[in-house]
Amino acid sequence: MTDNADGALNAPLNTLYPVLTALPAAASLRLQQHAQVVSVPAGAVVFDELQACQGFPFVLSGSLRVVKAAPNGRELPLYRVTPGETCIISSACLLGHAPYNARGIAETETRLLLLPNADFQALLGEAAFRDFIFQLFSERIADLMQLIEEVAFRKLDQRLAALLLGKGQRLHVTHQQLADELGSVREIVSRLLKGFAEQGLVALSREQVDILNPAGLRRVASN
Amino acid sequence: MTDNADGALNAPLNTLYPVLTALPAAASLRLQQHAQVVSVPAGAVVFDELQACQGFPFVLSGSLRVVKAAPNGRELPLYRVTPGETCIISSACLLGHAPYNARGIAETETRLLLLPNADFQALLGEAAFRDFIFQLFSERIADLMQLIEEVAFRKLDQRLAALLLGKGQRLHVTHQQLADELGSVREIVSRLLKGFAEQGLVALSREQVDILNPAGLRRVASN
DNA sequence: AGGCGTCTGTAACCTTGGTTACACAGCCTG
DNA sequence: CAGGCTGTGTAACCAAGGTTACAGACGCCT
Repeated sequence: MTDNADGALNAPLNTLYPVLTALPAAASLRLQQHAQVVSVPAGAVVFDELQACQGFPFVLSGSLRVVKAAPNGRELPLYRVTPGETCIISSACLLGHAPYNARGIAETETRLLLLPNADFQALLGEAAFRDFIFQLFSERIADLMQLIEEVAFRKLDQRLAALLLGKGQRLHVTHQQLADELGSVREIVSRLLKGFAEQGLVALSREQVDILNPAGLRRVASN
Repeated sequence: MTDNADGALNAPLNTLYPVLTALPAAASLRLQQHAQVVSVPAGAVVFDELQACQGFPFVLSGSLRVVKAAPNGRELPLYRVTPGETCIISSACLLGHAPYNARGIAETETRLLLLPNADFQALLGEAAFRDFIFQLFSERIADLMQLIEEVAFRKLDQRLAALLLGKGQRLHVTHQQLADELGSVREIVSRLLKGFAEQGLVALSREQVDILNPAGLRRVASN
């Protein structure tokens, strides 16, 4: 399941994370020697709440879904990490020497390059890499603020309408998947979708939602 | 209301933000020349949603309350910035060249040292300062994760119980202030407090809450 | 065709928390 | 002392969303 990163790795890694091409030779060598490629199957929990952060993950393929887990088993998605991005929570935990406060799940079969703590800290000594992390930090912060706004102030119909928009005219998705995305339950999503359909905003069929009236949905999303 | 930072400023600033003592002379000079001291009265809005971020604030005295404002006028407190701390949202907005996505309010009469954008970016060139910001970033992230957990999953009685704990045995506070802290309304807090009182967890009087049974409150907070 | 698993529809009911609308108490001040 | 302000108590009502419990639909596999 795991093996040392070798030379053959560099091409895709550097393509996905261009900032790494600017590294001095010593840092680059260290990365090659200490980073490990890990393959995890879809659905695997890569890290979890209260767990110590073992290393910094670069996503080579697939994607991570980072969620906050409720005591009752429900999950609120916080953000996703796709190839070329980084996980703000991992950075924060490594920098603050704190345990994880969220759960990371492989959405599909996913290949990660895991960089041990010490080597991550060393990499931060490189200005280019540090700026790269900083940049992603600030983007994620904005996302999290948006999320706080949504869960604290928005009603579910607004959030659902917003979720449906901007993914094309026809969505192939189950009600359960939409509910998961909102941190809600299937019945409520069905109820709301039925309401949308009655208003002529969408048309429903099995595992499919057709957007009939995007403007109307936008109105619902932001009323 | 504002005046240029002069030599007399350095002592308190350096005491509050020890990282600044390590700056090279050039950076230190730049700070002195470009930073402005601003005094704002209690309740003043220092920055607000969608507003461009004008500069990076160091808090010299007083404190900032950073909140997310709901369309209906209610506010959810995100965190506070006290002297010696920094505002993660300001950093994120400056780094990401994005507008503010929250509101900052002076809790009391507050003195700020405002560092213009360009000078903040320049300061980030100093490793010590960058690490300082990074460290606070990660602490705040943990706070925000905690907040998301609370608003998404915790019931109000749990949050209220948690809020009452750890502030000593006798709190001098109005129900309205507690409600504001939770992003809720006075009536609900009164109702919940009455419940707590009936269970013998607290005793109520005007502008005062006495904690009678901390263990019981902890149980409520985490059931 | 028969049977199973997944997805959807839907109704009844419940809990939480917010809204509205008062009453009253304590206190300060003219 | 009167009048006003702030803080508290409380009840009736309401809306949102979650829970429980089914029924039926669709597709697939044997």
